[in-house]
Amino acid sequence: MDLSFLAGDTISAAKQLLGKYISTETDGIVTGGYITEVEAYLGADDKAAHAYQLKRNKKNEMMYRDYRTIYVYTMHGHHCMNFITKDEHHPEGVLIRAIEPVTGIEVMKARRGREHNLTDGPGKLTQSLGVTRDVYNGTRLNEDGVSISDGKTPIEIIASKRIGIDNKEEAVDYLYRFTVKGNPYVSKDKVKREDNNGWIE
DNA sequence: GTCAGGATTACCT
DNA sequence: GGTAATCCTGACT
Repeated sequence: MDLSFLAGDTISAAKQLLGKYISTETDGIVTGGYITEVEAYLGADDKAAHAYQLKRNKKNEMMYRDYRTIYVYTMHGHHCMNFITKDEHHPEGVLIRAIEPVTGIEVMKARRGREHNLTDGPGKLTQSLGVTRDVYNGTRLNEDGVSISDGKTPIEIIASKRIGIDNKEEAVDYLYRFTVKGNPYVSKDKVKREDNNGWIE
């Protein structure tokens, strides 16, 4: 599919990613699902972003690539996956925080070592999809192991505060987290599940 | 070599 | 909702 929407405004790119079908092929096994939760990170002026004030180091180097680049970082022993937007002068990206599992659910259960909560958090979905930093950091969407394509369309998108950035001053209050209203496969919130998980039709 | 710092998770009350 | 577990990365007060 056409990924040029990732080259534009990061906030609207984040919203447009909701509902897209994401899949990975790890060790020859395909797993995938529909994106239900994302967060935007805006670089230079965003205190919560790894690239705040254009800070640049080995860890966040991939944010200074052009759109379609995948940025994977590790923390607390978990991996988190971002899609980079814009270009090398604007280190912005979208953190994929949760998906609705569709393909390879049995494999996800095996990788997670549990039956439920397979993909409702940034560290959980990378584990289910087999995404690790050593293999996926710096790879490119629809060229390497990670693919996205058209999937579902949300009936309504909810904007809320980002998770896990409690010490980032005013950036704490930015409404840069976007979820599909009524979809149960999101982190933190205990949402009221709606018909068809909040997707159109 | 050492050490502090996380865009987390899971399990407790 | 609170907190312990966990653990890799990167910089070096």
